[in-house]
Amino acid sequence: MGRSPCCDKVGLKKGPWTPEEDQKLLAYIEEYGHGSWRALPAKAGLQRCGKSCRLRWTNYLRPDIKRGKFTLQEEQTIIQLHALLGNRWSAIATHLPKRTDNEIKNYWNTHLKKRLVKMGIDPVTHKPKNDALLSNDGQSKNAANLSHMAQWESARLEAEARLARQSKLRSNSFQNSLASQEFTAPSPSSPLSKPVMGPARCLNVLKAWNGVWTKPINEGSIASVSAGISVTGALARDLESPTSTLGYFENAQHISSSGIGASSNTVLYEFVGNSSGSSEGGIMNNEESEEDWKEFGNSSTGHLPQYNKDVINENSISFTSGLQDLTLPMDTTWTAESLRSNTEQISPANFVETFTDLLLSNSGDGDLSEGGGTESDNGGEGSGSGNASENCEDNKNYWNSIFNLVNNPSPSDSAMF
DNA sequence: AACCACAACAACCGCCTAGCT
DNA sequence: GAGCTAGGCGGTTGTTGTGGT
Repeated sequence: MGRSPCCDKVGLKKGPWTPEEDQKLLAYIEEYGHGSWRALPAKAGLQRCGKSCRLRWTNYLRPDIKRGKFTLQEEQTIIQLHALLGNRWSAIATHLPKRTDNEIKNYWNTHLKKRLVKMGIDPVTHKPKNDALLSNDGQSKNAANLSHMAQWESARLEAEARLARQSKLRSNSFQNSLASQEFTAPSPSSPLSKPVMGPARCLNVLKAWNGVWTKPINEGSIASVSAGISVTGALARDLESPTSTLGYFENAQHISSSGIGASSNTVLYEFVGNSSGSSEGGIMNNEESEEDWKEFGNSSTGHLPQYNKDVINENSISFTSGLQDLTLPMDTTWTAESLRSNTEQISPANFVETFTDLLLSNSGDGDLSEGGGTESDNGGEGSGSGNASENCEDNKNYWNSIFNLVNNPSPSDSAMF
């Protein structure tokens, strides 16, 4: 449709912002909020277009952004997320609190991409450029797994984005209170654009991924693995070990299957386990919910688990994998205890299998592991036989290898390439 | 000191989409 | 439903800084 003419006006300044301009913009937003970006420049006495002001604010002046060198953890997160999501910088940025999409994008283009290329890894596919190297060790299948996960996560993110928009619309008051907490200066309306999403909402797949990697099967793996499905944030946060290093749900209070109130951050998980027709507080109606889940099932390759309306109804949500079925009630709060109770038919080990199967298996691939042994520093693995846990181990090795390469850019350090 | 090449990052451009009329 | 606008997003460009010759 029609493009905004705001930047076509003659006489508007372009190029680097001066400290004076920054000051004007800051002062105005702190006092009045940004309101309409188009109207802002005139009101603030700036010879800039609204778009330029918005970018300057969101990418540079916003007080809640972190600047400076990226930490190793951040680098790894970016690489992981890029492998999952591609160049969806805004989606990646939601998982990196206080970093802007622009900053992440620039960092990727100027640092990480080059580093991966240097290591012989295709920065687009995150696979070694020489596929022949993969032919005998199962890595290509791991990459296929990753691709499936990416598709799955991508579809999930799209649904979450829509829900976030709905939440945003319906929780202006919540936003304002949040903004007032985050800002040092009082602001009549939230000038924030990104923080609406709050801290990283959920690294669903990654948490599952990491959980499978790092936690013993019979300990914290229920939470970590279950986080990988779209029951997600709630389960992950609720069941998450207090010692988790991820800690993305640390501020969330209590996730209910319906009628979530105004408690801070719960808005981020409102789509979880939504049940019938709660128009008050329930952010998503059943129809929308089903649409979102249908989309997962309809995702392009047909490799994805078929989470569709057939497994979601008003009373429960069911997951069916090749290994085991699981049904969770919709009409109760999903707490750690209740979940354990409801899933008692599945032992922790089977639970892991169930969800790793959902995550990793697909209709066509069957046995995914031909044998591991490609990791660089964790010792070798026995040959796999299609066991989900072993599949995870292979993927762990794959990622460890990537990270080792990225962090120790010496090809000789890795047994992988 | 001057020039050049490259890296890093801020900012812009153009497209897309949601929301409004 | 069509037209329009605001805002968001990702790709690209422009500017500045830095190191080498």
